[in-house]
Amino acid sequence: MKAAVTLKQNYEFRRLYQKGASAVGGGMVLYCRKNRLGHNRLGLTASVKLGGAVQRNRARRRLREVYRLNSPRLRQGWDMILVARGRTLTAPWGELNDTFLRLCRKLGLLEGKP
RNA sequence: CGAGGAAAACAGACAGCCGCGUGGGCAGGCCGAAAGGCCGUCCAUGAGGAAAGUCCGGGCUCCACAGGGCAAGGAUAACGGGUAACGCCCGCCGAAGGCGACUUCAGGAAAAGUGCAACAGAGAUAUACCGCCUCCCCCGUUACAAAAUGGGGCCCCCGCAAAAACGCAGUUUUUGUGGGGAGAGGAGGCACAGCGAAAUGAGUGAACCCUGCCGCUUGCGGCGGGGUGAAGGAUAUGGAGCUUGUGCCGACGAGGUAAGGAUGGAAAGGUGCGGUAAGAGCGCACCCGACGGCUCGAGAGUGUCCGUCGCUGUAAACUCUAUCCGGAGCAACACCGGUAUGGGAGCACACAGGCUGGCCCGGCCGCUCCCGGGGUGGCUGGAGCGCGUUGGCAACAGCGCGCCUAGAUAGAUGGCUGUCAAAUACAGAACCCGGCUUACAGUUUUGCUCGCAAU
RNA sequence: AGGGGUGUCGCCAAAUGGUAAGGCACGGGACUUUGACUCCCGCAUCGUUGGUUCGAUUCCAGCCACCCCUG
Repeated sequence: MKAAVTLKQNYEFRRLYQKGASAVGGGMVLYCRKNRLGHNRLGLTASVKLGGAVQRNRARRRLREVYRLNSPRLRQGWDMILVARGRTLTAPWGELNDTFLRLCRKLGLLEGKP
């Protein structure tokens, strides 16, 4: 993941949590908000409640992979945050992928369809 | 073959597609004056045995020189070695456990001092309740005395004297003395159990008394306030007492003794013989333990040796002895750009206060709060890893040859498919090493011990 | 990275190495026609695993969980 397309600062996360639109699905939470950069940025969150470092790393990697494989279908110019839940670790890959697409469709992030 | 114990090794592999970090290459593309940056492509490489917990020890960096003195605190604890060092490792001694291979041990000092040892038990750090023995006194018997032998030294009642306690009167207790009585078929006492009277008794509040307001039936009713407070009353408190039961002690003077006596974690070294009035390490033999000498060993220690002695346990209670310890941590620290001792607010102008983790000397600095704080280095070649060889029982050390094996900075290893019987154990580097502790599915190898069977 | 603290009944909590106080709650009983009040009785792996000790909630060590502080 390139440095220009990730969210790093704590105030950026706080701004999305407060002002962004959100959607909840099995295994993840998605926040999004429009930016003026013309490309997308992604933030990932895995809390201590998920488990040790191994579990948190695994949750982040699965969410990042979901975002990477589906990024050509997304509209540009949005900030997004994916928050890991307990089912992020245990859910099968197909279910995780479908959930991400369903949340994006709900928030109007997919290219082409209204 | 079964059971056990020790030491090591591994920690999914392979193939395909998409994707990530770092390093290097490219007569590739774009931006830029340049340095360089971005993209693309190829190659190499990319988490652990515990990376974890952060429990010890170091390296490294800074604290002015990391300095002097004193005190406190902390850590460790047989002995010898290894190591940069350690609380780690190896060997060995001792103790405990196991038939054994082997495992475990915070393993200095209790004879410097202080503290603690409930309950039980006669007695708990030294005692004398019983017992045993001697002596004294009284009584009986034989035959006056002497001597011998047997029994007793208690308890109850009455009188007298003295002392003490309760304010006096007076009462009680103790001691002495006189008389009488009971008593080994047991006076008297203790413990447990049973029965159990009086009395106390919370909250509750029948009834009565005083009083306020309202109603009309004018002395009754209703609603309130205050006081006295009956009966009853809990498996509660209490415990006078009993022709109650069961069990035990049970004759009490003076001295000696520490053999025996239901306890306890621990009872004054153990067994036997002698000895004695009875006894006792009082003496002897054997055994056990402590200390000193001698032998062996480098030492802790050891022993068919000699001498002295017989001492409770606890120091993960205080304490004593010996040894070691300055502090902070890569968010350390250094450099670049930069106004850089950043900006703002408040307090203060000195015998104050802060830092040098306690105090003194010495040294340094105005203090507190809020906001902001980019990049690079440190950053991985090291007390490194593998193989061989030499020394050593070993830990380990020396020499030779070969190898380079993560370095991120919101944090790189992921997703899908297929094959292998199955692989979803514990778990993610963050300055680096040496250990310890804890978690862990399973697989493999090499010695060793015990049992059974066969040869 | 460094430092500090706590864990005792369902809740709040005390305790010198020698039987684990107390209050609220809960269960049973007494009182009452019944309920309430009141009284009596009952109710604990002392976070966990080892060790020291005759004996551990207490002393020591290792784990587990939670909370707090500094940068």
